[in-house]
Amino acid sequence: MSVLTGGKLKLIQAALRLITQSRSLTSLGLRELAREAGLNPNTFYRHFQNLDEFGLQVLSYIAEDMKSGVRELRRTAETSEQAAHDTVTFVYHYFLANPAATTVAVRELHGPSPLLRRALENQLDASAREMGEDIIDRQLVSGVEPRTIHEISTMTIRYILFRAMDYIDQPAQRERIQLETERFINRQFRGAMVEHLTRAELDTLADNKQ
Amino acid sequence: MSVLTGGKLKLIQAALRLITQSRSLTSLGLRELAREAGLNPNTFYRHFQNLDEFGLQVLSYIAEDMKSGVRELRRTAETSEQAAHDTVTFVYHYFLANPAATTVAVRELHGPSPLLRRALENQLDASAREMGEDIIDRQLVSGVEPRTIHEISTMTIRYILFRAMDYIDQPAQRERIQLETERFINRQFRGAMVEHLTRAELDTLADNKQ
DNA sequence: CCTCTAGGTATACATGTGTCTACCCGTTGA
DNA sequence: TCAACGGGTAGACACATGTATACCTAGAGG
Repeated sequence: MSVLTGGKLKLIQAALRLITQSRSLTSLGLRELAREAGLNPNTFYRHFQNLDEFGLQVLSYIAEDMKSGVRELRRTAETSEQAAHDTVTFVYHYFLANPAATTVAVRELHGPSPLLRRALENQLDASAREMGEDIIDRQLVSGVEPRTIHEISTMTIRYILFRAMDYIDQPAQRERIQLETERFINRQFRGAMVEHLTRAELDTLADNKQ
Repeated sequence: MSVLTGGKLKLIQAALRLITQSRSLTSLGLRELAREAGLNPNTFYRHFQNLDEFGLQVLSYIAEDMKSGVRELRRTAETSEQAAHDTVTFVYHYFLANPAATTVAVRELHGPSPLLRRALENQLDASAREMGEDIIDRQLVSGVEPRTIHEISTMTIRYILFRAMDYIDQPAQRERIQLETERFINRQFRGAMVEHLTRAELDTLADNKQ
């Protein structure tokens, strides 16, 4: 584990290229991969046992990448609103720079291979947990149970992932998508902050605005 | 348009069966379909020009189904919380009864075929608009702009769709998923209702609970 | 009664696929 | 110097795929 030697890396990168051009990881053929990588089909077997193992390796290659990306995200932000803005900006830029990884993640999270699905879920849940801990440590929201914060984090991570697809392939809509995402996050947390109020109390609050 | 004759229907249903057993619509082969349907491969060409057209027809077959399902949903519920509960219960039961349709929708919404993607988006947006109108007409939330209600509806429809996958294939988690979904919806709307408050006002509200 | 047609079938072809076995070549270590 | 070995190649295998052409049959319409 695990310096990637030439051929192996070439195959993985070929997969990422093919996926960006509208394929799904599970549907790639090994000859297709070799062709794209400029290698002999049989070279595949020098590095991977079969396509399942290949899929897993591509995934962990991506995961490595994503993790290091998201780690950088320890920013200084005072309010949760500011943090939401910073996070969303950062994450979408990251996704934009790594379209293949994003596409793989979105497609395989609900894709046909249970193996890849579980792997991705674990990966996402880990990120969500980190995000939750971060919010708690930095006390970005008040009066909300940790349990709820983690729940919201999980939802948010998934939401962002899916929107990232739109963000990538609809350049004209990027600003709108970013703003929607921020509103989404803020509403979740604001909603959680007033979860203990009755509907009547809420209604008066809502009606009293000008 | 469009009484489905024997063979055509058999092919579409074969597709739905195959998809439930962990395939994706785009990845189906016509021989595979014919085999599953108990027909000669060439019969496919009597009914469809190619696999793309087939995909679209499967989609509209499903759409028909879903639409009629969701239409039944005009229930009587007094509070938005109650409506959320009723809706979520109904929708998840519907998805549970139609796993193939659900799987197709989830897989192809971010799948490799732009054609199917657009078709599905339109379908979902239509449902979201209906949901939004319904909420507005029945005045289930107060003090929230129609624009915001529609935005939340769109997010909710997509959220539910993805969770439906988990709901279907994790029987032990169904109650939890349903509750999470309800909390998700309520937080969105509650969050929207207090969107006009400042953070300081919110913090006092949140800290004052016991 | 004949003809047309919709739906289903059979055969065949070129191309693609995963996998196996065998061969090759440069580096490394003894 | 020689053996082992990691990484790459070549050819061949059985089988799957999309598609084209031709044939068959049951029913409908005149």
